[in-house]
Order: sequence, then structure tokens, then C-alpha cells
Amino acid sequence: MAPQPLTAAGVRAARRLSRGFFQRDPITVARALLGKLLIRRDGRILIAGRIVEDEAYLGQEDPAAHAHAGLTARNFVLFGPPGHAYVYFIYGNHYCLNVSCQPEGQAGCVLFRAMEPVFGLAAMSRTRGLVYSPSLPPSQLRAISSGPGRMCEALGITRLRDNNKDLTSRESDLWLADDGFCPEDIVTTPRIGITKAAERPLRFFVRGNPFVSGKRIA
DNA sequence: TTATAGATTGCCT
DNA sequence: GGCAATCTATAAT
Repeated sequence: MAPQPLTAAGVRAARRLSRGFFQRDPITVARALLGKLLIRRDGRILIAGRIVEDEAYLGQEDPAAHAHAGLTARNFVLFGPPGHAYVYFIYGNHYCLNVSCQPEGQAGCVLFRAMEPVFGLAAMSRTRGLVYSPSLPPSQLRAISSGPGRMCEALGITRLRDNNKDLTSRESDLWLADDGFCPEDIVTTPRIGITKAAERPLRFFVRGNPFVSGKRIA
């Protein structure tokens, strides 16, 4: 299945999500974020993807969450105001993007795991070191942004550039937006790639969407 | 000060 | 399917 592309006008018309959207518990926010657009503006270049997979990480009571250790120099964004980007470097190679949830002082976030590229596919592919053509097979289109590290690379997300950025600010070059799209069916599974609290059903994805990471399920 | 595991990916057999 | 790459936070000397 090929991605469902948007026009530049379609991307610009989408309404930016406000702080109140993120000022809720991570499970509610994670579910609500599926189908929303993640948009980057790089000068005159616009890049956008539709969120199709994410995971909720709770506060200090969640052993798998970075907030579990309490407030540190690395995770301070999680304890700050909602709607801010928490970016960390993992395995010496990749960045992962989260958005902070809950009122200020309360930790919690959503990890973005995969998006369906909808605008700027050539630019994303270039950043990913891939060669783009509209007629690529699904397996190669998936490689653009299915996976937390791949998504970040496609959007040019780094810790230096984006950590602690307010994604709800009008000036931000990275934001989330609602274009009215609503996923029909959401699947819930355990989170991926963790060992602690690995049984908790806190991963969510759009059923049947080919850009969800990992093996094809449901 | 040194060791190790980690919210991953891509290349190898 | 297996495993190396390669940085950082945190635990262990």
C-alpha cells in the first residue's frame, strides 16, 4: 500500500495542537496522537508524516520510563510543561522523539515510533540516505520512517536542535497538527524493545497501516 | 575510574 | 536470523 500523500496546502491547513492536548495522561495522549500530523519546517522546505504508531511512558512508577530514576540532567523535560520535545540518543546511533505530557511537575511522555510519510518524501529520503521514486515497492517506502530512529532521521531531529523545544509554540519549526483524519481502528500491544515492565499494554498503532514498525501484524 | 546495558538499525550469513 | 556499530547515562569498582 502506497502512502496517502497530502498537498502543501493540506499540510498548512492542519491545526496545530495546543498545550491542553498534551496536558493529560500519556495513555490518552498516545491514543489521541494516532492519525495526527508531525510537521517540520526547514527554511522553505516542509516535511510531514502521519503518526501511525506510538507508546506511552508513565511517571516514576513506570520502571521502563526514563522518568523512573527521578529528575536528572537528561530527563528534565519530562518533568516540565506538557507539549515539549524530549529527544535522547540511543545505542550510539539513533535519536528518539517523545513529547512531554501531564501538567508541569508530573512526568510522563509519548514515544513516536512510526509515521506514514505524507509530504516531502524526496527530502526525507535524502536525509535517510535513500533514493526516492514514487514507484518504490512498499518495503522501501516503509524504510523512510517506520521506526523511532528512522522517523527522527527523516525529520532531521537531533538532541541539540530539538530537545526541550516547545512543540505548541507558533515559532517552533517542529509541531503536531490535526487535519481532521481519524484512524478507524487502534490496536494495543506491549511496548517494544524494553525489558522492564515489558508486559504492560502501552503501545498503540493504526490497524492495517503498512508503515507501522516491526513485522506485519493485524 | 571503569564497566555495562540500552525505548535501534542495517548489513552479514 | 545473528550481530556489530557507537555514544551516554548509570551502576559498579
